[in-house]
Amino acid sequence: MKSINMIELAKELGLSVSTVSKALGDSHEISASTKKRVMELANKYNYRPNPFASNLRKKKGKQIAVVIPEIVNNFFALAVDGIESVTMSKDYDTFIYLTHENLEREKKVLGHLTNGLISGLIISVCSGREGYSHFQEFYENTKLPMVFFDRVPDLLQFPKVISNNYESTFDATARLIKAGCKRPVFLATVEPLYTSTERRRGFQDALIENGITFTQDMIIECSDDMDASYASIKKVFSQKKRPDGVFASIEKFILTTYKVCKDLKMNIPKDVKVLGMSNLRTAELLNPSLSTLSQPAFDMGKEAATLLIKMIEKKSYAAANDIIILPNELTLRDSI
Amino acid sequence: MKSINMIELAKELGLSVSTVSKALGDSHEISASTKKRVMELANKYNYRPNPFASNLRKKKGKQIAVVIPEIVNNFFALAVDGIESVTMSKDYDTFIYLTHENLEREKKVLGHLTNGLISGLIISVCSGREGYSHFQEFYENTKLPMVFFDRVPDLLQFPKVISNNYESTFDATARLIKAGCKRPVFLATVEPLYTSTERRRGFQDALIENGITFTQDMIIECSDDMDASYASIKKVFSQKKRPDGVFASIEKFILTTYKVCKDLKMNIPKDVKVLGMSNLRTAELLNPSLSTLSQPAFDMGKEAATLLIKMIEKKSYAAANDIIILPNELTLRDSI
DNA sequence: TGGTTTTGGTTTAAAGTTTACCTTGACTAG
DNA sequence: CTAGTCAAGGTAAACTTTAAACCAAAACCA
Repeated sequence: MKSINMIELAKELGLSVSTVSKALGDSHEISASTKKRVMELANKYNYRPNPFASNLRKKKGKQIAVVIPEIVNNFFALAVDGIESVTMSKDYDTFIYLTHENLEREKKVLGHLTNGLISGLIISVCSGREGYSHFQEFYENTKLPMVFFDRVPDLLQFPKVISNNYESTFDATARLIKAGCKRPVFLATVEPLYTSTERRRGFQDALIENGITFTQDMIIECSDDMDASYASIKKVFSQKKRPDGVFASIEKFILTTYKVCKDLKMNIPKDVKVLGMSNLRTAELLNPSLSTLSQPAFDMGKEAATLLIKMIEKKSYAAANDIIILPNELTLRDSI
Repeated sequence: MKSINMIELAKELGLSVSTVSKALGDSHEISASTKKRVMELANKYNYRPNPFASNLRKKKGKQIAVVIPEIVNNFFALAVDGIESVTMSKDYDTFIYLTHENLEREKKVLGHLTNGLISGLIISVCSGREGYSHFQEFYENTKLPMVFFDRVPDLLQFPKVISNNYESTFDATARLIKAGCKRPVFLATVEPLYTSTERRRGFQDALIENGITFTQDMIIECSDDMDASYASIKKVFSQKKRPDGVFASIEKFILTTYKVCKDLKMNIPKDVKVLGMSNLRTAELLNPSLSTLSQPAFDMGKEAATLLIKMIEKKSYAAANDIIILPNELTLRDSI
């Protein structure tokens, strides 16, 4: 019952190995009747070509890598779901690597992947201030197709799938203001991040556009560490001139904000209106239900994978510098 | 700059290819000085052995597959996180496949994986009534090490990593009763599932142990479909003899329960106490904060991966029928 | 000194596919 | 009847690495 190979298949059929290979590859050099014979025996034995041999010979395979900061996060989980839905349907295998927001780890993963194991990558970069030269370098070395999504290296020329962070944050902030906020704050990540920066711009411009003077203290830098960001937010919320609105640029900060409000006995939305980027399924069930700006995570993953596979299969050379922008979705609930 | 191979490395060093191979493999047949020379040049060129060639020759590689029902679910996301943390550290690559609770898809994935791409699998089975013969068959064909976790095929002899579902549900149910519930119900999955069955047993036995007569209508079968389960729960909650407690055997049902209560204007925990299996990070922020029985998902993933790699590397033959049981954690909050 | 071991390699084969190139036979056009 | 074309399939090299078999020289032993 050990898995059969082409050689034995060929022997049993009385054909040469190459004929079998061509038949299975549906080559026009092989007659329909022979193809049929080959297919039938292959099916009978449940034959699958050995991907190592095949990839070695062809110098490429049907494996791709997904490199993301984390998976315990609805956004990335949804994105992976989207990616997997297309890789599965196109018969690709999907590797997953988590960087945990750690640049060294990101570099290590890229280094590892120079071995030729994969035919392409989908990446969402980890936060950090060190630039993106390792991606460029990786590309020079491997020439592998790469697609970035969501967190993209803005200065590098790679295909990207993003959402309309600037515009949607602009609109969302405007809603916050229209709902009565005079002094909204923006919860920003300490580490610079393309998405976060775009959102910050949207926030700032919306204030200006709506006649609110923007001051630097409207940006609260929150670290990745839960306790630290709790402290930062609490500090600001305890000042005499408290903010009356919050736009959380990432999901984590929303939860922290809720906790701070609970502990300070501040009422959402009366004392402070809260709105934030989030793909939480439980947004509706929070107390109060949370107004969210959510990213089309699943579709972003889908688009990224589709684009990558196109590039791998060279069906479109032109993709090399595509940027696909999908719209975020604003859902207003009780927190505003 | 194209990635270099062993042949060129050997040429430049004036050694034979096999010497280089052995040197990189730290073989005792090669002198320390030669090893050093080889390593240095390999490093200089950032050489990585081609995994396809290597795997082809050795007939096995450092790739494993994770086959799970879904990823958009905190439990599985955490488990994958745990798995990846060990595969990464042991220099294994991790494939991910999602079955979406679809048996056909599960079978298809297994079929695909008979090609020899991987050296082992970690599986959490999808729900369904059709038995698990495909796993047995897969094993006969491939003889690959397999570790099941959480949702395991109870009747098959494979290593498993599970949590103490029976005991912890027993205890949790007892708490529900101690909190005053006279008529708790159990939200069960329609599809039979090992974990779910264990929990049901725990629930039932806790009732009996605590002097409550168990009747069949205390089990509410909820389908995987959100709308359908909403309807089922609503129906029961609208009866004259409403339940005053709920144990949700899977996370999804909790959210549905909250929704139903909201819509029926039932107060949690006054009218009905709610407790459920969950790894939601937002449990604390729900309205009211949710009491959970949560599984050690990350550690389960970690244990499963550690065990699998041990099996692959044959460091422990004895593992073949291990069952590792980790404890669930009960966290009481306002919903009870 | 003759023989055995050990050291540090080399040579060769093999892993399972794919593909560039070749052969054969049948048919067609002129 | 012969050159040319085509359909269908075969031959053999190639992809890169590893393992087994082999070997020469040095070292050891009695």
